[in-house]
Amino acid sequence: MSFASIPPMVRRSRSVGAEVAAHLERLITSGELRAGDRLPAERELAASLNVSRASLREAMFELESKKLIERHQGRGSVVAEQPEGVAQLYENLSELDVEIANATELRDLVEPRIAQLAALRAADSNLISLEEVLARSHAELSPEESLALDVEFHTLLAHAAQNPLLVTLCTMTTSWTRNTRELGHRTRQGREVSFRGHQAIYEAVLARRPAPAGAAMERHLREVREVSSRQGAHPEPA
Amino acid sequence: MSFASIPPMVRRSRSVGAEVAAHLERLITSGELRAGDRLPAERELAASLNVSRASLREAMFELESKKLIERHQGRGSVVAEQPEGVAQLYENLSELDVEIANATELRDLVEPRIAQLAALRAADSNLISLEEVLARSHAELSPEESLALDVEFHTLLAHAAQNPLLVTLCTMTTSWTRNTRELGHRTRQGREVSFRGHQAIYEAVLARRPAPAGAAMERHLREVREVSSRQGAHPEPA
DNA sequence: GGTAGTCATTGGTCAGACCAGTGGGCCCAC
DNA sequence: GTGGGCCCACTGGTCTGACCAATGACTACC
Repeated sequence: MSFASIPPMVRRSRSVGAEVAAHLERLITSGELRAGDRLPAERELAASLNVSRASLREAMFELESKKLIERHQGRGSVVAEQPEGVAQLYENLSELDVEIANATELRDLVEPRIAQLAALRAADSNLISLEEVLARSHAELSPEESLALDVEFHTLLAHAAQNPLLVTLCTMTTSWTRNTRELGHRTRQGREVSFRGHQAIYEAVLARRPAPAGAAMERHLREVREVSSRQGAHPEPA
Repeated sequence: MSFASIPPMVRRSRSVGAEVAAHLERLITSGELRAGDRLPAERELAASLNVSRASLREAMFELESKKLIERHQGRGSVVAEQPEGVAQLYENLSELDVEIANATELRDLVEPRIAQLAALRAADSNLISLEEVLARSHAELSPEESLALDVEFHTLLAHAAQNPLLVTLCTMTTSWTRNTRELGHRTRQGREVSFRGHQAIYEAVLARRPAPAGAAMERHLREVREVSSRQGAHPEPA
């Protein structure tokens, strides 16, 4: 096992701590250090790497935040077991993916509630607007037209819930998830699924039945997501 | 802007650095520190927090790795731009002139979900923070202290849900419903009800049981509202 | 044989010094 | 008056060495 000193010339672009962290990370990922291996004491390791203990500790912080090592006062530090599974999967998502996931999570929370409240509170004018949008919706539309009507339906529904905050949230989640939703409208089947979902929601709202309206919205979101995910593993539509 | 010293009694379960990092993170995500704000110099900030520069720097490393701050040698550290979604949400919502009823409706929707997600996703550090707040909470506190801890508990719980958008929503609904919530903390009984509710929620989260956590939150919101409305009907100063 | 105390080891924290970019202000030459 | 260049205060980066606190093995005692 070599904790040999780091080549000095390298020390320009990164901080000493980052340099050391990269060095140790390489030792771990390359297999020179295995999960469960005990690292030398900080003072010792710092000396053998020709850095101060402060810089070494900076590196340790970084490695710990990456969950590559575990540190225990009085016991020392060991190379962590490599976590695999859902948690790790979540870690590996890009920032963009995480943001979309967060927005989707919020949408899944808000939209069913909007449907419920719309069923309770929709004014006649709201119902008329919704019906007009549905009348213009069918599977033969272009993807762009279909997406526009999709957005309009959900926005009108939010208005029918008579809570401006929910309208704002609907608008925002719509803009964040637009790219994903666009995928769903690319195919005739996708447009059909979306359209039928809206229809079911509308009927429950018209019948003033909050619970079925919320359930219909949940089903709609689920179905649309399935269609979208089938459509594209490439979330860049331009 | 208060970088006031951290309550000393808390320093048991976590390192000083982690404590400071949590403190600063709360300042940032709660909006007290806005994107682009310049942080005090390390020496200065360490002094005002009563910690060594080494510990302060440990906290800074953590915040930087979370991309909450950016640091530049010779120039200082600034609060990083929030993810676009959070910034947009914050901006759009803070412009609204909000009715309390609408805000309450949103809160009733969001908070139970936050509790559920916290039960699924809370990290150890989240749990420690929550427990610390509970340890400081009891019915004998002043109304102001009690309300502050109430707000802190819900904010920390939102963090534990690991969705920045939910944190922002929690922050906004809190600021809108603050006056109403203040009523509930005026009486000893009100503070007791609030505290017990938080405890029940925390226990469900700690046990990783999402459904009971959500149910406990719903019960908590209901109970607190009853107390507040009783109080609002017959206002009796402390 | 078990138990309580001891102590070396390890990470945690602190204080203070000096190094190394950064940027604004000052001064001089033009 | 203006431009350029130097200087210096300020900020983060790094190092040193000291002491605190948790851990666990070892030891002496019962």
